[in-house]
Parts: sequence; C-alpha cells; structure tokens
Amino acid sequence: MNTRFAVAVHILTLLESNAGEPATSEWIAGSVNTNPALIRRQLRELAKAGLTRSQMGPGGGALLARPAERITLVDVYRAVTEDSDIIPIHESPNPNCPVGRTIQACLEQRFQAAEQALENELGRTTIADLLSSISSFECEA
Amino acid sequence: MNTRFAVAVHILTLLESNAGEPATSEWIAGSVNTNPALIRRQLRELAKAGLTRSQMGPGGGALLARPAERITLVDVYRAVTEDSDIIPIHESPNPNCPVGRTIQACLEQRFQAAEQALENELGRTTIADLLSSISSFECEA
DNA sequence: CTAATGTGTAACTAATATAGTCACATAATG
DNA sequence: CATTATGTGACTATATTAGTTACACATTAG
Repeated sequence: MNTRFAVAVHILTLLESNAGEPATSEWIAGSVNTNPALIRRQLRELAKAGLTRSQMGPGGGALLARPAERITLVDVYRAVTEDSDIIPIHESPNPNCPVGRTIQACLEQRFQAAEQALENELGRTTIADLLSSISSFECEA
Repeated sequence: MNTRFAVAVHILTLLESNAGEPATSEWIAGSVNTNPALIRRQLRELAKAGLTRSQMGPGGGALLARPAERITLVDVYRAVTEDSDIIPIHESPNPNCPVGRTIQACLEQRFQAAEQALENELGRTTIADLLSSISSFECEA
C-alpha cells in the first residue's frame, strides 16, 4: 500500500481544524510537506467519494462535504483504495496442480475476511475523533 | 503489499499436501508458476520464522517444521512482513503545524489497531484448514 | 571418491508503482 | 480584466517487486 491513505486523513483533519474556512492546496501542502498539485489530485479522489468539495477562484479552497463526526477512517480508506485489494494474491498458479488450481479462491475468501476486520476497526474512528486526539496531545505538550 | 504472503501460504499448503515427503523448490515453483530460486528465497524466510525446514542433497527439499494444525495465517503473515507496516504513514509532515506535528503518532495508533484486527482474523485459519478447504473444493468439482 | 541431486545465495535485469514536479487551461472574484 | 486558486496532463526520479542466471556448498548413492 502507499501513503495516500495517511495523507488523505491528514488532509481531512486539517480541513476540520480549519473550522469551515476553505483551505488552499498550497496551505495543505505546507502541512503535509509536499506539492500542491499532489494535494489537488488527492482532493479530487476525496471529492469523488463525497468527502470534500472545492471552490475555485480567490478565497477558494477545499472544505469537508459533511460533518467530521460523520466521516470515519473507513470512508477515507475506501476512497483511496478504490477496489484494489490490500493483500494481493499471486497470478497464474498451475491449473494442473490441485493446490494451484484452487488456492486463489481459498485465499481470496480468507483475505477478504481479514480486510473486513480491518475496515470494521477503521470504522470506529472519525475525523472528529482524530482532531480531538490531536488537540489533547497539543494541550499536554 | 506484495504477493509474498499469498505465495508463502501457497507453499505451506503444498508442503502439507505432500504428506511429509520433502518438496523440491522446483516442484513448488511448478505449482506457484515461478522460478525455483524465488521459492528458495521465500523458504529461507519461512525457515527463519520456524515454519519450515529444508534438507539438502538428493531426496531433499522443504518440510513443515510443525503440524499444519499449529500454523496459522498470522504466523505466515508475520514471517513475510517482518516489521514493516501494511498501512504506511507519510514522512516529514510540517512540525510547525499543530496537525502536522501530531498526525503521525495519532495515525500510528489507529492503524496499529486496524492491523491488529486484521491479524486476529488471520489467526483464525490454519494451513490445515486451508488444505481441507481445497480438498472439499476438489471433491465438488 | 565421485557423480548426481538439491539447497543457499549473490548479482543482475525488467517491469511496475510511487512520489514528486512543471506547465497551463479553466473558473471565480472583485 | 487582473488576480487567485483549482483541475489536469505530461513528465521525471526513485523504490519496489518479480524474475533470472550463475555458482558455491551440502548430501546421498553407487
């Protein structure tokens, strides 16, 4: 897997921390420490998933499309992973071998169950939870 | 992630299906449909994790190091992933931003919980379970 | 001893994925 | 219409991954 999931969560947390003010890709890129164009590409994915929306022009930028309390990590996860499996299975095992012929279907079943468990756990945290974790961390420090 | 986990499970299932007879890397490679040297590299990892052992010379090959009933998918998973995280976090966010400064620690916590859930689910299946799934699949067909 | 069989492993290549960058068209605002 | 900001295509550099070759070393049988 790539770091797009982590970056996407970072972006959404930033948007929530910005209290309804549109955030420019340049400002976000400054916090993530990368390129604005990269951020805009990520925002495109998040917008497609209905998690953010963007306003063009001066004073524009990105906003959460719905309350942070109603965006969980699994929403973000699905937005960035699309349909690709997180645990890939090797291609073209030998069809003349009983194990080779059947292993993919068996693995797919087990791996999907495992990924489902991962998604369930991700569904327990919202962007709002994350921001409050960050806030309390900041207060301690 | 890469397909090494899937291949490793394939290998172990093959070893179990071979009923205690040493399996050569060439035979295993025939079922996985890849190169014997690749299989030997994987077997090295599995041996290091205590899941297999190998005998050199004629009549040699790889064997399970313990009963298939006592090898779960999470054992294999840990053998191939070592300590690398399955959900990576982006490096070097901006330390001058409250969110950037703290996001990594927060993400790590949540991602680890999710990976733990995935591992728990993987722990519910043994290599013996997999082989019997395959066998029953073969009988139906 | 030695020929044959098989593992262990280093070195290399090709293909793919990933992150990053640049340039510019397009849209909105005042 | 000048400015600000997004949307997006094209490109590059780097890392990861899978695959391949070659050969040293271990074991067994004859």
